[in-house]
Amino acid sequence: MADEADLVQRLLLKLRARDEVSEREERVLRDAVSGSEEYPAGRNMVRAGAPLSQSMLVVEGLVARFKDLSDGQRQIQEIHVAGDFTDLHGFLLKRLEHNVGALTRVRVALVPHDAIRRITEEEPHLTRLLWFSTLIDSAIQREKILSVGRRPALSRLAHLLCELRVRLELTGLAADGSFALPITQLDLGDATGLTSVHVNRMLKQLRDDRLVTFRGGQVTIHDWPRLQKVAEFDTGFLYLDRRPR
Amino acid sequence: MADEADLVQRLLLKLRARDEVSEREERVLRDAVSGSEEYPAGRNMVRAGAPLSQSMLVVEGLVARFKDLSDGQRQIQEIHVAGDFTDLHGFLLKRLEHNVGALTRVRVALVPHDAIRRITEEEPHLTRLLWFSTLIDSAIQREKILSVGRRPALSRLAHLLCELRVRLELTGLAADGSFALPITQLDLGDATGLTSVHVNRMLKQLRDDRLVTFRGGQVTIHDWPRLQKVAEFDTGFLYLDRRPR
DNA sequence: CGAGCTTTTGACGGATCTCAACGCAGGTGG
DNA sequence: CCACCTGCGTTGAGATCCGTCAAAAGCTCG
Repeated sequence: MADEADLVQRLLLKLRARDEVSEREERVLRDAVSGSEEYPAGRNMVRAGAPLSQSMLVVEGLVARFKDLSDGQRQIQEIHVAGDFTDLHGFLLKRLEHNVGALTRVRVALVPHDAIRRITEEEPHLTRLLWFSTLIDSAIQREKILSVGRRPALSRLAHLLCELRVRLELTGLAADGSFALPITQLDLGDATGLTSVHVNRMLKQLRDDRLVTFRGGQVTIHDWPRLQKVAEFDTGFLYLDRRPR
Repeated sequence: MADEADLVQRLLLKLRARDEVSEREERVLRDAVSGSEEYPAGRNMVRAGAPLSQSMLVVEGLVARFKDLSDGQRQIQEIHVAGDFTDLHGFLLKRLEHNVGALTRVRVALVPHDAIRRITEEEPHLTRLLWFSTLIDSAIQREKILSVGRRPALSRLAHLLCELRVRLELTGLAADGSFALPITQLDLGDATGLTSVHVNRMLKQLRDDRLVTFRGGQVTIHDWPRLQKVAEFDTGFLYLDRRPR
Protein backbone atom coordinates (compact mmCIF):
# COMPACT_ATOMS: atom_id res chain seq x y z
CA MET A 1 0.00 0.00 0.00
CA ALA A 2 0.99 3.59 -0.52
CA ASP A 3 1.66 4.07 3.16
CA GLU A 4 4.20 1.34 3.33
CA ALA A 5 5.87 2.63 0.21
CA ASP A 6 6.55 5.87 2.00
CA LEU A 7 8.30 4.23 4.92
CA VAL A 8 11.45 3.41 3.00
CA GLN A 9 11.15 6.07 0.33
CA ARG A 10 13.67 8.50 1.75
CA LEU A 11 16.10 5.74 2.64
CA LEU A 12 16.05 4.71 -1.01
CA LEU A 13 16.68 8.29 -2.11
CA LYS A 14 19.71 8.41 0.16
CA LEU A 15 21.07 5.06 -0.99
CA ARG A 16 20.47 5.77 -4.66
CA ALA A 17 22.43 8.99 -4.36
CA ARG A 18 25.44 6.75 -3.65
CA ASP A 19 24.86 3.50 -5.56
CA GLU A 20 22.30 1.55 -7.52
CA VAL A 21 19.55 -0.30 -5.71
CA SER A 22 17.81 -2.90 -7.81
CA GLU A 23 14.08 -3.38 -7.76
CA ARG A 24 14.54 -6.71 -6.08
CA GLU A 25 16.65 -5.14 -3.36
CA GLU A 26 14.05 -2.44 -2.96
CA ARG A 27 11.44 -5.13 -2.43
CA VAL A 28 13.62 -6.93 0.10
CA LEU A 29 13.98 -3.69 2.04
CA ARG A 30 10.26 -3.02 2.00
CA ASP A 31 9.56 -6.54 3.16
CA ALA A 32 12.00 -6.12 6.01
CA VAL A 33 9.82 -3.46 7.59
CA SER A 34 7.49 -4.97 10.17
CA GLY A 35 5.55 -1.86 11.14
CA SER A 36 5.85 1.70 12.32
CA GLU A 37 5.63 3.69 15.53
CA GLU A 38 5.24 7.26 16.68
CA TYR A 39 6.93 9.15 19.49
CA PRO A 40 6.14 12.60 20.87
CA ALA A 41 8.87 15.23 21.05
CA GLY A 42 11.26 14.69 23.93
CA ARG A 43 10.50 11.01 24.38
CA ASN A 44 13.36 8.60 24.89
CA MET A 45 13.30 5.94 22.18
CA VAL A 46 16.20 3.71 23.17
CA ARG A 47 17.93 3.74 26.51
CA ALA A 48 21.65 2.97 26.70
CA GLY A 49 22.33 -0.63 27.52
CA ALA A 50 18.89 -2.03 26.75
CA PRO A 51 18.90 -5.19 24.59
CA LEU A 52 17.63 -4.62 21.07
CA SER A 53 15.86 -6.87 18.60
CA GLN A 54 14.89 -4.36 15.95
CA SER A 55 16.22 -1.21 14.34
CA MET A 56 14.41 2.04 13.61
CA LEU A 57 14.32 3.91 10.34
CA VAL A 58 13.24 7.56 10.66
CA VAL A 59 10.26 8.27 8.44
CA GLU A 60 9.44 11.72 9.74
CA GLY A 61 10.86 14.06 12.37
CA LEU A 62 14.25 14.53 13.98
CA VAL A 63 16.02 12.07 16.23
CA ALA A 64 19.16 12.48 18.34
CA ARG A 65 21.74 10.09 19.66
CA PHE A 66 23.06 11.49 22.90
CA LYS A 67 24.80 10.75 26.13
CA ASP A 68 24.61 12.52 29.49
CA LEU A 69 27.31 13.17 32.06
CA SER A 70 26.72 12.83 35.77
CA ASP A 71 26.44 16.59 36.26
CA GLY A 72 23.54 16.71 33.83
CA GLN A 73 25.40 17.90 30.78
CA ARG A 74 24.16 16.36 27.55
CA GLN A 75 26.02 15.80 24.31
CA ILE A 76 24.20 15.03 21.09
CA GLN A 77 26.43 12.87 18.92
CA GLU A 78 24.38 12.89 15.76
CA ILE A 79 21.08 14.28 14.57
CA HIS A 80 19.13 11.90 12.37
CA VAL A 81 16.70 13.00 9.70
CA ALA A 82 14.06 11.16 7.68
CA GLY A 83 15.67 8.38 5.68
CA ASP A 84 18.30 7.61 8.34
CA PHE A 85 18.49 4.48 10.43
CA THR A 86 18.98 5.64 14.01
CA ASP A 87 20.26 2.38 15.35
CA LEU A 88 21.10 0.04 12.53
CA HIS A 89 24.38 -0.56 14.34
CA GLY A 90 22.32 -2.01 17.16
CA PHE A 91 21.84 -5.02 14.88
CA LEU A 92 25.41 -6.14 15.52
CA LEU A 93 26.13 -4.35 18.78
CA LYS A 94 23.01 -5.93 20.36
CA ARG A 95 22.59 -2.88 22.61
CA LEU A 96 23.63 0.75 22.38
CA GLU A 97 26.07 2.60 24.56
CA HIS A 98 24.12 5.84 24.10
CA ASN A 99 20.50 6.98 24.21
CA VAL A 100 18.25 7.73 21.29
CA GLY A 101 15.59 10.40 21.71
CA ALA A 102 12.97 12.22 19.69
CA LEU A 103 13.81 15.89 19.13
CA THR A 104 10.42 16.46 17.49
CA ARG A 105 7.39 14.30 16.97
CA VAL A 106 8.79 11.29 15.16
CA ARG A 107 7.56 8.41 13.07
CA VAL A 108 9.82 5.43 12.55
CA ALA A 109 9.62 2.23 10.57
CA LEU A 110 10.59 -0.89 12.50
CA VAL A 111 12.98 -3.41 11.02
CA PRO A 112 13.45 -6.64 13.00
CA HIS A 113 17.03 -7.82 13.36
CA ASP A 114 15.97 -11.21 12.04
CA ALA A 115 15.14 -9.59 8.73
CA ILE A 116 18.47 -7.77 8.62
CA ARG A 117 20.30 -10.96 9.43
CA ARG A 118 18.56 -12.66 6.56
CA ILE A 119 19.73 -9.88 4.29
CA THR A 120 23.32 -10.43 5.42
CA GLU A 121 22.96 -14.12 4.59
CA GLU A 122 21.37 -13.72 1.19
CA GLU A 123 22.02 -10.26 -0.19
CA PRO A 124 25.72 -9.34 -0.25
CA HIS A 125 25.27 -6.12 -2.18
CA LEU A 126 22.40 -4.88 -0.04
CA THR A 127 24.42 -5.83 3.02
CA ARG A 128 27.25 -3.66 1.78
CA LEU A 129 24.79 -0.82 1.31
CA LEU A 130 23.55 -1.13 4.88
CA TRP A 131 27.12 -1.36 6.14
CA PHE A 132 27.93 1.67 4.02
CA SER A 133 25.12 3.66 5.59
CA THR A 134 26.59 3.03 9.05
CA LEU A 135 29.93 4.25 7.69
CA ILE A 136 28.36 7.52 6.59
CA ASP A 137 27.12 8.00 10.15
CA SER A 138 30.62 7.34 11.30
CA ALA A 139 32.01 9.99 8.95
CA ILE A 140 29.43 12.48 10.17
CA GLN A 141 30.48 11.73 13.72
CA ARG A 142 34.14 12.18 12.91
CA GLU A 143 33.32 15.56 11.44
CA LYS A 144 31.64 16.43 14.71
CA ILE A 145 34.78 15.52 16.62
CA LEU A 146 36.62 18.06 14.51
CA SER A 147 33.91 20.68 15.03
CA VAL A 148 33.63 20.27 18.74
CA GLY A 149 37.37 19.79 19.26
CA ARG A 150 38.76 22.61 17.19
CA ARG A 151 36.22 24.93 15.62
CA PRO A 152 35.14 28.12 17.41
CA ALA A 153 31.50 28.42 18.43
CA LEU A 154 30.34 30.43 15.43
CA SER A 155 31.92 27.99 13.05
CA ARG A 156 30.46 24.97 14.84
CA LEU A 157 26.94 26.25 14.51
CA ALA A 158 27.48 27.25 10.91
CA HIS A 159 28.85 23.80 10.18
CA LEU A 160 25.89 22.04 11.72
CA LEU A 161 23.48 24.10 9.66
CA CYS A 162 25.46 23.43 6.48
CA GLU A 163 25.48 19.72 7.20
CA LEU A 164 21.74 19.57 7.85
CA ARG A 165 20.99 21.54 4.73
CA VAL A 166 22.87 19.13 2.50
CA ARG A 167 21.55 16.01 4.22
CA LEU A 168 17.96 17.23 4.07
CA GLU A 169 18.27 18.30 0.47
CA LEU A 170 19.22 14.75 -0.46
CA THR A 171 15.74 13.53 0.39
CA GLY A 172 13.88 16.62 -0.75
CA LEU A 173 13.40 18.09 2.72
CA ALA A 174 15.32 21.29 2.05
CA ALA A 175 15.04 23.62 -0.91
CA ASP A 176 16.49 27.03 -1.71
CA GLY A 177 18.59 26.88 1.43
CA SER A 178 15.53 26.71 3.64
CA PHE A 179 14.41 23.87 5.86
CA ALA A 180 12.46 23.07 9.00
CA LEU A 181 14.46 22.61 12.19
CA PRO A 182 11.89 22.69 14.98
CA ILE A 183 14.28 22.23 17.89
CA THR A 184 15.33 24.53 20.74
CA GLN A 185 18.52 26.47 21.16
CA LEU A 186 19.27 24.18 24.06
CA ASP A 187 19.22 21.25 21.63
CA LEU A 188 21.55 23.16 19.34
CA GLY A 189 23.85 23.68 22.29
CA ASP A 190 23.82 19.99 23.10
CA ALA A 191 24.64 19.24 19.48
CA THR A 192 27.56 21.66 19.35
CA GLY A 193 29.01 21.34 22.84
CA LEU A 194 27.93 24.87 23.78
CA THR A 195 25.49 26.39 26.25
CA SER A 196 22.14 27.60 25.00
CA VAL A 197 23.12 31.12 26.04
CA HIS A 198 26.14 31.10 23.80
CA VAL A 199 24.20 29.48 20.98
CA ASN A 200 21.79 32.38 21.21
CA ARG A 201 24.59 34.90 20.87
CA MET A 202 26.15 33.08 17.93
CA LEU A 203 22.80 32.78 16.17
CA LYS A 204 22.41 36.51 16.58
CA GLN A 205 25.78 37.05 15.00
CA LEU A 206 24.98 34.74 12.08
CA ARG A 207 21.76 36.70 11.61
CA ASP A 208 23.45 40.10 11.88
CA ASP A 209 26.08 38.98 9.39
CA ARG A 210 23.30 38.04 6.94
CA LEU A 211 24.44 34.43 6.76
CA VAL A 212 21.55 32.43 8.19
CA THR A 213 18.37 33.00 10.13
CA PHE A 214 17.04 30.47 12.61
CA ARG A 215 13.59 31.47 13.75
CA GLY A 216 10.37 29.69 14.57
CA GLY A 217 11.97 26.32 13.91
CA GLN A 218 12.86 27.33 10.37
CA VAL A 219 16.35 27.81 8.97
CA THR A 220 16.86 30.20 6.08
CA ILE A 221 20.31 30.42 4.56
CA HIS A 222 20.97 33.83 3.05
CA ASP A 223 24.54 33.47 1.87
CA TRP A 224 25.52 29.87 1.20
CA PRO A 225 29.09 30.52 -0.03
CA ARG A 226 29.99 32.70 2.92
CA LEU A 227 28.31 30.37 5.38
CA GLN A 228 30.36 27.47 4.05
CA LYS A 229 33.49 29.54 4.38
CA VAL A 230 32.74 30.45 8.00
CA ALA A 231 32.13 26.77 8.74
CA GLU A 232 35.01 25.47 6.63
CA PHE A 233 32.34 23.17 5.30
CA ASP A 234 33.27 20.62 2.66
CA THR A 235 30.75 17.98 1.58
CA GLY A 236 33.49 15.37 1.22
CA PHE A 237 32.52 13.66 4.45
CA LEU A 238 29.03 12.92 3.14
CA TYR A 239 30.30 10.79 0.22
CA LEU A 240 27.75 12.07 -2.25
CA ASP A 241 29.21 10.46 -5.36
CA ARG A 242 27.40 7.59 -7.00
CA ARG A 243 29.65 4.53 -7.23
CA PRO A 244 29.29 0.78 -7.04
CA ARG A 245 29.85 -0.30 -3.42
CA MET B 1 55.22 -18.87 7.96
CA ALA B 2 55.32 -17.65 11.53
CA ASP B 3 55.65 -14.07 10.41
CA GLU B 4 52.40 -14.12 8.54
CA ALA B 5 50.66 -15.71 11.46
CA ASP B 6 51.55 -12.68 13.54
CA LEU B 7 50.01 -10.23 11.14
CA VAL B 8 46.43 -11.05 12.05
CA GLN B 9 47.06 -12.38 15.54
CA ARG B 10 45.94 -9.32 17.46
CA LEU B 11 42.94 -8.79 15.22
CA LEU B 12 41.84 -12.30 16.10
CA LEU B 13 42.29 -11.60 19.80
CA LYS B 14 40.07 -8.56 19.46
CA LEU B 15 37.39 -10.38 17.47
CA ARG B 16 37.39 -13.42 19.70
CA ALA B 17 36.82 -11.20 22.72
CA ARG B 18 33.44 -10.41 21.13
CA ASP B 19 32.42 -13.51 19.16
CA GLU B 20 33.62 -16.86 17.91
CA VAL B 21 35.86 -17.01 14.88
CA SER B 22 36.06 -20.44 13.28
CA GLU B 23 39.30 -21.92 12.03
CA ARG B 24 38.05 -21.62 8.50
CA GLU B 25 37.27 -17.94 9.00
CA GLU B 26 40.70 -17.47 10.54
CA ARG B 27 42.23 -19.00 7.42
CA VAL B 28 40.16 -16.78 5.16
CA LEU B 29 41.38 -13.74 7.05
CA ARG B 30 45.00 -14.84 6.82
CA ASP B 31 44.65 -15.47 3.12
CA ALA B 32 43.17 -12.02 2.63
CA VAL B 33 46.46 -10.41 3.66
CA SER B 34 48.59 -9.64 0.64
CA GLY B 35 51.67 -8.30 2.39
CA SER B 36 52.93 -5.79 4.91
CA GLU B 37 54.52 -2.37 5.01
CA GLU B 38 56.39 -0.12 7.38
CA TYR B 39 56.12 3.60 8.00
CA PRO B 40 58.36 5.84 10.08
CA ALA B 41 56.85 7.98 12.83
CA GLY B 42 55.13 11.05 11.50
CA ARG B 43 54.61 9.73 8.00
CA ASN B 44 51.27 10.25 6.32
CA MET B 45 49.80 6.89 5.35
CA VAL B 46 46.58 7.87 3.60
CA ARG B 47 45.73 11.32 2.38
CA ALA B 48 42.13 12.52 2.46
CA GLY B 49 40.40 12.04 -0.87
CA ALA B 50 42.89 9.62 -2.42
CA PRO B 51 41.30 6.57 -4.06
CA LEU B 52 41.88 3.35 -2.14
CA SER B 53 42.16 -0.25 -3.25
CA GLN B 54 43.33 -1.87 -0.04
CA SER B 55 42.91 -1.53 3.71
CA MET B 56 45.54 -1.53 6.42
CA LEU B 57 45.58 -3.59 9.58
CA VAL B 58 47.92 -2.28 12.28
CA VAL B 59 50.41 -4.94 13.31
CA GLU B 60 52.66 -2.77 15.42
CA GLY B 61 52.76 0.86 16.46
CA LEU B 62 50.19 3.62 16.82
CA VAL B 63 48.21 5.19 14.02
CA ALA B 64 45.97 8.27 14.03
CA ARG B 65 43.05 9.36 11.92
CA PHE B 66 43.04 13.14 11.83
CA LYS B 67 41.90 16.20 10.01
CA ASP B 68 43.43 19.68 9.84
CA LEU B 69 41.75 23.07 9.74
CA SER B 70 42.97 25.89 7.53
CA ASP B 71 44.68 27.67 10.43
CA GLY B 72 46.84 24.62 11.06
CA GLN B 73 44.91 23.16 13.98
CA ARG B 74 44.79 19.38 13.96
CA GLN B 75 42.19 17.08 15.44
CA ILE B 76 42.86 13.39 15.96
CA GLN B 77 39.59 11.50 15.65
CA GLU B 78 40.79 8.10 16.76
CA ILE B 79 44.04 6.47 17.79
CA HIS B 80 44.49 2.96 16.41
CA VAL B 81 46.50 0.26 18.10
CA ALA B 82 47.81 -3.11 16.96
CA GLY B 83 44.92 -5.32 15.89
CA ASP B 84 42.84 -2.42 14.53
CA PHE B 85 42.01 -1.83 10.91
CA THR B 86 42.75 1.84 10.28
CA ASP B 87 40.73 2.17 7.13
CA LEU B 88 38.53 -0.85 6.69
CA HIS B 89 35.73 1.63 6.01
CA GLY B 90 37.69 2.72 2.97
CA PHE B 91 36.58 -0.57 1.42
CA LEU B 92 33.06 0.81 0.94
CA LEU B 93 33.75 4.53 1.03
CA LYS B 94 36.37 4.15 -1.75
CA ARG B 95 38.33 7.08 -0.36
CA LEU B 96 38.62 8.69 3.07
CA GLU B 97 37.51 12.13 4.13
CA HIS B 98 40.34 12.31 6.67
CA ASN B 99 44.07 11.56 6.79
CA VAL B 100 45.74 8.58 8.37
CA GLY B 101 49.19 9.04 9.87
CA ALA B 102 51.78 7.11 11.82
CA LEU B 103 52.20 8.37 15.39
CA THR B 104 55.12 5.99 15.93
CA ARG B 105 56.99 3.63 13.69
CA VAL B 106 54.26 1.41 12.31
CA ARG B 107 53.93 -1.93 10.61
CA VAL B 108 50.68 -2.71 8.81
CA ALA B 109 49.29 -5.73 7.01
CA LEU B 110 47.74 -4.96 3.66
CA VAL B 111 44.35 -6.37 2.73
CA PRO B 112 43.21 -5.78 -0.86
CA HIS B 113 39.62 -4.66 -1.27
CA ASP B 114 39.09 -7.50 -3.75
CA ALA B 115 39.70 -9.95 -0.94
CA ILE B 116 37.30 -8.15 1.38
CA ARG B 117 34.67 -8.05 -1.32
CA ARG B 118 35.03 -11.80 -1.77
CA ILE B 119 34.46 -12.21 1.95
CA THR B 120 31.25 -10.20 1.70
CA GLU B 121 30.08 -12.48 -1.10
CA GLU B 122 30.95 -15.76 0.54
CA GLU B 123 31.27 -15.33 4.28
CA PRO B 124 28.23 -13.74 5.90
CA HIS B 125 29.37 -14.25 9.46
CA LEU B 126 32.87 -12.99 8.86
CA THR B 127 31.37 -10.05 7.01
CA ARG B 128 29.29 -9.24 10.07
CA LEU B 129 32.44 -9.40 12.18
CA LEU B 130 34.22 -6.93 9.92
CA TRP B 131 31.17 -4.68 9.88
CA PHE B 132 31.05 -5.01 13.66
CA SER B 133 34.64 -3.89 13.99
CA THR B 134 33.84 -0.68 12.10
CA LEU B 135 30.94 -0.17 14.51
CA ILE B 136 33.29 -0.37 17.48
CA ASP B 137 35.36 2.38 15.91
CA SER B 138 32.19 4.34 15.54
CA ALA B 139 31.35 3.90 19.22
CA ILE B 140 34.85 4.99 20.20
CA GLN B 141 34.39 8.07 18.06
CA ARG B 142 31.05 8.87 19.65
CA GLU B 143 32.68 8.65 23.03
CA LYS B 144 35.23 11.17 21.84
CA ILE B 145 32.46 13.56 20.81
CA LEU B 146 31.23 13.42 24.40
CA SER B 147 34.73 13.92 25.77
CA VAL B 148 35.65 16.81 23.59
CA GLY B 149 32.21 18.39 23.72
CA ARG B 150 31.49 18.24 27.42
CA ARG B 151 34.30 16.91 29.59
CA PRO B 152 36.81 19.30 31.19
CA ALA B 153 40.43 18.99 30.16
CA LEU B 154 41.56 16.81 33.07
CA SER B 155 38.73 14.40 32.50
CA ARG B 156 39.37 14.23 28.76
CA LEU B 157 42.94 13.18 29.24
CA ALA B 158 42.03 10.72 31.95
CA HIS B 159 39.40 9.23 29.68
CA LEU B 160 41.79 8.80 26.79
CA LEU B 161 44.27 6.99 29.02
CA CYS B 162 41.56 4.74 30.41
CA GLU B 163 40.38 3.90 26.91
CA LEU B 164 43.85 3.07 25.67
CA ARG B 165 44.56 0.93 28.68
CA VAL B 166 41.52 -1.25 28.12
CA ARG B 167 41.98 -1.49 24.37
CA LEU B 168 45.64 -2.40 24.69
CA GLU B 169 44.96 -4.93 27.41
CA LEU B 170 42.63 -6.78 25.04
CA THR B 171 45.54 -7.77 22.87
CA GLY B 172 48.08 -8.18 25.63
CA LEU B 173 49.79 -4.85 25.10
CA ALA B 174 49.04 -3.47 28.55
CA ALA B 175 49.48 -5.17 31.89
CA ASP B 176 49.21 -3.98 35.49
CA GLY B 177 47.91 -0.64 34.26
CA SER B 178 51.11 0.07 32.42
CA PHE B 179 51.61 0.45 28.69
CA ALA B 180 53.78 2.10 26.07
CA LEU B 181 52.48 5.33 24.57
CA PRO B 182 55.44 6.81 22.72
CA ILE B 183 53.75 9.95 21.45
CA THR B 184 54.23 13.63 22.25
CA GLN B 185 52.10 15.90 24.40
CA LEU B 186 51.26 17.73 21.21
CA ASP B 187 49.73 14.50 19.89
CA LEU B 188 47.78 14.13 23.11
CA GLY B 189 46.52 17.68 22.63
CA ASP B 190 45.42 16.90 19.10
CA ALA B 191 43.62 13.84 20.38
CA THR B 192 41.79 15.72 23.14
CA GLY B 193 41.14 19.06 21.50
CA LEU B 194 43.57 20.85 23.80
CA THR B 195 46.87 22.67 23.37
CA SER B 196 50.08 20.90 24.26
CA VAL B 197 50.67 23.49 26.97
CA HIS B 198 47.42 22.68 28.68
CA VAL B 199 48.00 18.95 28.24
CA ASN B 200 51.27 19.42 30.06
CA ARG B 201 49.56 21.12 33.00
CA MET B 202 46.84 18.47 33.20
CA LEU B 203 49.40 15.67 33.07
CA LYS B 204 51.18 17.34 35.94
CA GLN B 205 47.96 17.42 37.92
CA LEU B 206 47.23 13.75 37.19
CA ARG B 207 50.74 12.96 38.36
CA ASP B 208 50.50 15.15 41.47
CA ASP B 209 47.16 13.53 42.30
CA ARG B 210 48.81 10.09 42.11
CA LEU B 211 46.44 8.93 39.38
CA VAL B 212 48.69 8.34 36.35
CA THR B 213 52.20 9.07 35.23
CA PHE B 214 53.04 9.72 31.60
CA ARG B 215 56.77 9.82 31.14
CA GLY B 216 59.22 8.68 28.54
CA GLY B 217 56.45 7.36 26.35
CA GLN B 218 55.22 5.10 29.11
CA VAL B 219 51.92 5.33 30.95
CA THR B 220 51.66 4.00 34.49
CA ILE B 221 48.29 4.03 36.15
CA HIS B 222 48.59 4.32 39.91
CA ASP B 223 44.95 4.45 40.96
CA TRP B 224 42.63 2.82 38.44
CA PRO B 225 39.36 3.31 40.35
CA ARG B 226 39.97 6.99 40.97
CA LEU B 227 41.20 7.57 37.45
CA GLN B 228 38.01 6.03 36.06
CA LYS B 229 35.97 8.24 38.35
CA VAL B 230 37.76 11.40 37.21
CA ALA B 231 37.17 10.35 33.60
CA GLU B 232 33.62 9.07 34.14
CA PHE B 233 34.95 6.08 32.26
CA ASP B 234 32.63 3.16 31.56
CA THR B 235 33.75 0.32 29.30
CA GLY B 236 30.26 -0.05 27.84
CA PHE B 237 31.22 1.68 24.62
CA LEU B 238 33.84 -0.96 23.88
CA TYR B 239 31.31 -3.82 23.75
CA LEU B 240 33.53 -6.31 25.47
CA ASP B 241 30.98 -9.07 25.92
CA ARG B 242 31.24 -12.24 23.88
CA ARG B 243 28.06 -12.82 21.88
CA PRO B 244 27.11 -14.26 18.53
CA ARG B 245 26.99 -11.44 15.99
C1' DC C 1 78.39 19.43 21.05
C1' DG C 2 75.10 22.01 18.74
C1' DA C 3 70.47 21.84 16.33
C1' DG C 4 65.98 20.88 16.84
C1' DC C 5 62.35 18.79 19.16
C1' DT C 6 59.86 18.28 23.40
C1' DT C 7 58.69 19.48 28.04
C1' DT C 8 57.93 22.77 31.57
C1' DT C 9 56.56 27.05 33.68
C1' DG C 10 54.83 31.90 34.09
C1' DA C 11 52.08 35.93 32.85
C1' DC C 12 48.40 37.47 30.38
C1' DG C 13 44.24 37.48 27.37
C1' DG C 14 40.06 35.90 25.54
C1' DA C 15 36.28 32.72 24.31
C1' DT C 16 32.87 30.67 26.53
C1' DC C 17 30.29 29.69 30.87
C1' DT C 18 27.55 31.04 34.88
C1' DC C 19 24.22 33.56 37.07
C1' DA C 20 20.52 36.44 36.74
C1' DA C 21 16.74 39.09 35.10
C1' DC C 22 13.18 39.96 31.85
C1' DG C 23 10.03 39.30 27.89
C1' DC C 24 7.22 36.54 25.15
C1' DA C 25 4.09 32.81 23.59
C1' DG C 26 1.25 29.04 24.41
C1' DG C 27 -1.43 26.29 27.40
C1' DT C 28 -4.49 25.66 31.44
C1' DG C 29 -7.86 26.16 34.73
C1' DG C 30 -10.98 28.95 37.23
C1' DC D 1 -11.96 35.75 29.27
C1' DC D 2 -8.26 36.42 32.00
C1' DA D 3 -4.76 35.26 35.56
C1' DC D 4 -1.23 32.24 35.88
C1' DC D 5 2.40 29.12 34.80
C1' DT D 6 5.97 27.15 32.27
C1' DG D 7 9.33 26.82 28.73
C1' DC D 8 12.04 29.28 25.57
C1' DG D 9 14.60 33.24 23.86
C1' DT D 10 17.29 37.38 24.88
C1' DT D 11 20.58 40.25 27.10
C1' DG D 12 24.05 41.90 30.58
C1' DA D 13 27.83 41.45 34.06
C1' DG D 14 31.25 38.92 36.01
C1' DA D 15 33.92 34.55 36.50
C1' DT D 16 36.74 30.81 34.74
C1' DC D 17 38.94 27.58 31.98
C1' DC D 18 41.88 27.18 28.57
C1' DG D 19 44.70 29.44 24.91
C1' DT D 20 48.57 32.47 23.56
C1' DC D 21 53.03 34.10 23.93
C1' DA D 22 57.43 33.60 25.61
C1' DA D 23 61.49 31.74 27.61
C1' DA D 24 64.33 28.32 29.38
C1' DA D 25 65.67 23.62 30.37
C1' DG D 26 66.02 18.72 29.02
C1' DC D 27 66.70 15.12 25.32
C1' DT D 28 68.05 12.95 21.17
C1' DC D 29 70.75 12.35 17.44
C1' DG D 30 73.59 13.43 13.89
